[in-house]
Amino acid sequence: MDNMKQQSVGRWISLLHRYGNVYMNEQLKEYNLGAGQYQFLAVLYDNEGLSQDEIAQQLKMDKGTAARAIAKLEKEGYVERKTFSVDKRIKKLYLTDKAHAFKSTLTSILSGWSSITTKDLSSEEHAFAMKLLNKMSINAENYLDNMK
Amino acid sequence: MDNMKQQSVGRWISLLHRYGNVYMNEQLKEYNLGAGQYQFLAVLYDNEGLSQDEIAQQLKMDKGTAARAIAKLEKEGYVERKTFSVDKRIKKLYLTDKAHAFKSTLTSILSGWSSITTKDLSSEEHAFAMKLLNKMSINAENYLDNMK
DNA sequence: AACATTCTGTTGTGTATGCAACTAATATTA
DNA sequence: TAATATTAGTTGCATACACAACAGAATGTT
Repeated sequence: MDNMKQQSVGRWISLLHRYGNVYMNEQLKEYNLGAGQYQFLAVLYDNEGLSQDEIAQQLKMDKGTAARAIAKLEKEGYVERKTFSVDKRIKKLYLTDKAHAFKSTLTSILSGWSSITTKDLSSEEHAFAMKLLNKMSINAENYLDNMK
Repeated sequence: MDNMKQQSVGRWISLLHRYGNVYMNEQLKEYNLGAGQYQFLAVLYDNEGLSQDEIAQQLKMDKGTAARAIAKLEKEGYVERKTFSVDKRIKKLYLTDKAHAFKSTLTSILSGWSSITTKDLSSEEHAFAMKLLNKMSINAENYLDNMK
């Protein structure tokens, strides 16, 4: 019975993550973006004006990773970093016109992958899957956050 | 309504993958292994004697990644690569005593993470989550495999 | 006010990974 | 059988990421 069955969870998560990245890289290539940037852009679409730290926290990513992802987004002309005199440490992030124009494209790309992976799930199954993944993420977060 | 909601799926998968790696790295550190190797070991526990290519295919990983992961497992004394005269290209993989002794430890570590992430799921929910993740993985595989 | 602490961001380093080019070995085919 | 194609594995290169050390700015403490 100890034939590594619980391995499966991690295996599927790993596969979905890796294949998702391959898909995103392919789709984003023509926009000079990669799988490492779109999540930051997605957060900004909902919350323009956040700082790098705030975005990193929302995504539960390392702030160094955020720094580099956002540098790339800036270099490619999707975001601008503005420092205000109130607190010169903070760089607030704003979307450019290019980013706004790109929003619907990103939305389609993301729902494309979502449709692919949940192709044969009923809408109840789909909703339930989301709920469970959400729970699992929260559990993972809580566990690791409590470690620190 | 287009507030990037379908983003969530990818976000949770990404988070579970990243946090899972952090957990695995931490747990495996004292065994001189990292998150990049244990999956290969797990496959071998069920199927000793596979070639690198066969393992890579089972895990849907790049053969280059497999080559490096297995080189590390060999270096740390968990596997041996043997070439037979039948086909000198193929390196069949065998577990060492050290690897066999490590099996139950890996099993506990893996079920540890599983318990953490599915902490508050009922066993029905847990089973259902597995089923859905499995379906999603298969869909992802089919999609990308058909691309090539 | 002076010093310590905390906070935001940057950067170096190491690992995990995919892709592509390459080598050596085997298989196919003209 | 010689020429060509396929296969298994290796390695260079690029990206995504975590962690840790660091710098400058802001806050708190005494």
